[in-house]
Amino acid sequence: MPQTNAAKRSQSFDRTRHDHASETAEDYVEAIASLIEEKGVCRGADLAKHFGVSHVTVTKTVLRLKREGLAEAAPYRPVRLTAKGRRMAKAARRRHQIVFAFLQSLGVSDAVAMTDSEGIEHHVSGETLNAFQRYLEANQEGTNNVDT
Amino acid sequence: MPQTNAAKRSQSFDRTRHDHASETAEDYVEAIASLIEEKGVCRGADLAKHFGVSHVTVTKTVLRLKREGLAEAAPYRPVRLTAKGRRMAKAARRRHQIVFAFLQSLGVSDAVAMTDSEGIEHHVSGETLNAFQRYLEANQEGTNNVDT
DNA sequence: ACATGAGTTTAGCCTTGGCTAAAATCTTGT
DNA sequence: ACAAGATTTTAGCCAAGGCTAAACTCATGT
Repeated sequence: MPQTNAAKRSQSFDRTRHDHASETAEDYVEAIASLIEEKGVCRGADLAKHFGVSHVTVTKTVLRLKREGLAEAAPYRPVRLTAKGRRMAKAARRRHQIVFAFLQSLGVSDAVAMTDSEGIEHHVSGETLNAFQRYLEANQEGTNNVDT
Repeated sequence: MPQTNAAKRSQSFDRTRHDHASETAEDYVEAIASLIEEKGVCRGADLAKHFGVSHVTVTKTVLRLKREGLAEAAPYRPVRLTAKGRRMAKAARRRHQIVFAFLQSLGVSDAVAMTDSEGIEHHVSGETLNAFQRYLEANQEGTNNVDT
């Protein structure tokens, strides 16, 4: 047999769709890890507040994370991450922090660096991330500003 | 009356959803402008090839662009941009070029700078874009490399 | 002129990610 | 122990952006 329908679908699926979906997954695992760190546990309601989204949306997304083996949660229980989820969260956070620090060091204000780094982090390849790090290392003479 | 259902919907709609939709719109108008520039006209099939997507998907997206007043096209005819569409395309291209040049000047390879700039361009605020430009201006002494 | 092939549109289905309303399940205070 | 209140899940709807298959229109060559 050549290919099941599902296989064909998931092949085409490998486009923007998939990219977008994995961005969401990264954002979620990152947020879940943060919340667990901060408050001990991560509840659906916390995620809803964090993303400014309804709890229903959270439930559905967490379901998908579970399906993908990133999160686990018994019904009506807080959300936890699997090992895979923790790995992803760690990687996402690292990327996020590098991008954020990089923007800051370019002179972008904290607030904007925060926002932009969240959008940008999903689109920087390893090579670009390395370039950012190189720049950071080359420019870490204290708090560097144009007018210092 | 407090709010129509449509209004309430479009309010929530103002989330990732909307952001994502306008990214697509920007990518499309940018591509349409390029294709028209290169080949004189932009056909649905060209867009399909450009985005690696089926022509059907293109038809639907172009429909949305028409609905939003960005593109116009008589049935079975090539796609053109409205004034609004051209404005958007121009702005998108400018951002794209700045991001691309910026990544290059950081030492990122052309191929990767190309890919990454496409993802990043939609997430850089004006402030960050300015920071990129500042860096470019400060570093435009010929082909600048770490070891030059 | 018109058949054939290329290019478009329509119909219909899928997933993600939004939402609201209603049902179900904790949790807590008395 | 249990009713109230808070949280979560289910049901059901919507739009965007994917797809395939089938219908339709256009352009061309003979």
